[in-house]
Amino acid sequence: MANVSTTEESTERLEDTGYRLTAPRRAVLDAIAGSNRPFTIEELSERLPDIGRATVFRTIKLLQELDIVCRVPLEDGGIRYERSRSGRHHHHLICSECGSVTEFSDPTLDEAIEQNAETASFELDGHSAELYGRCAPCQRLS
Amino acid sequence: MANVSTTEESTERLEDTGYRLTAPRRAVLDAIAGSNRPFTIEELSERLPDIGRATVFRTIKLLQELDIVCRVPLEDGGIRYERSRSGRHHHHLICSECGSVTEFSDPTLDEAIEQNAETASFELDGHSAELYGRCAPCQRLS
DNA sequence: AGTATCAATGCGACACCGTATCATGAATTG
DNA sequence: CAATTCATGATACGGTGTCGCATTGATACT
Repeated sequence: MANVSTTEESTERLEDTGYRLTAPRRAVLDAIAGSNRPFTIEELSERLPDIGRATVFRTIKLLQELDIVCRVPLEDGGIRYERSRSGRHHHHLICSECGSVTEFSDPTLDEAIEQNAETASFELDGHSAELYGRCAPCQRLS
Repeated sequence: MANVSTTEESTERLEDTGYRLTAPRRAVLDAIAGSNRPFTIEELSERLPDIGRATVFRTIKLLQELDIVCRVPLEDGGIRYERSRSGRHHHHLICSECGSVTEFSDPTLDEAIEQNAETASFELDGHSAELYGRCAPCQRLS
C-alpha cells in the first residue's frame, strides 16, 4: 500500500475511492500535513476558521476510513488525531508527558492477538492496541 | 490478587483501601453484581433512580481504579463498563453483533507489547488492547 | 456550454458523556 | 459530642461529536 506522507498521495486516495476533492477537504489535508503533533478537532477547526466545524468532523471521519488519519485514544479517555504515517494498520506509543505519538507495527504482536481470537473461537475483524508511558526524550529530561 | 466476583469481596477491597462503604456505593455494587452484560452509566443510573448521576459516575470511576470495574471501549468510540471478573489486568474480546465482552489474559501478548516498548526505548506504564469481531454464539446464528 | 443530479457544505441545534461547583449530610476521629 | 473529613445530590457546565436542512458546488449528460 502506498504511504500517505504527502498531500498529493492523500488527494489521490480520496479521488480513487470516489470522493470529491473539494476546497474544504483540501484545506483540511493541508492543515494536517503541516502539523506534526496529534491534534484535537477543535485545534484543527481553529486553524481553519472559514470551514464549518461539522465539515472538519466529517472530513476527519472520512480520512480515518481511508487510513490517512488515525484516532489516538489517550489514557484519560481524551481523543486526538494524527496523520497516519504508514497508511496501514499500526499501534501507538503514547507519551503521557509530552503527548507525542509514535507508530509501530509488529507482526508478532498481531499474531498473538490473532492467536487469542482463535483460541476463543472469536471471528476477529479488527483490533486496537495502545501503549502508554514516557518516550525516550522525556526520560532524558527528568 | 483476589477476584472480585462477589459484592462482599468488592466491599472489602473498598474498605481496605480507605474508602468509605456508603449506601450509594453499596447500591452501585449490588446493581453491577446483578448485571451480566456491559452497561452504560445511563443504564446503571436509570436502575438506581434514588442515586445522583454524578455519584454513579464517581463510584464507577473509583471502582475502575480498584479494578472492580473495567472500561470497555467499543469500535465506534462508544464506552461501556463491566464488572471485572478477574480483578486484574486483562484484554477484551468485544462482539460487535451482540455486544458481549469476554476477558482474556495472555502473557505472550503482554510480552510482545513490552518488547515493542523496549525496542523504542519507551518507558511503559500501561497499555490497552481490544479485539473486535464476532463471538462464537453469534457466528453459529448466522 | 447548459442543465440535471447528487454529493458536500455551513449553520445551528442537539445529544452524549463526563466533570466542577457547592451547599448539605453522614461517618470518623479525638 | 464537637470537629473534621469525606461523600452526596443538584445543577450547571464543557468537550466531543452528530443531525436536519437549506444552499452550494462538483460531476455527468446531452
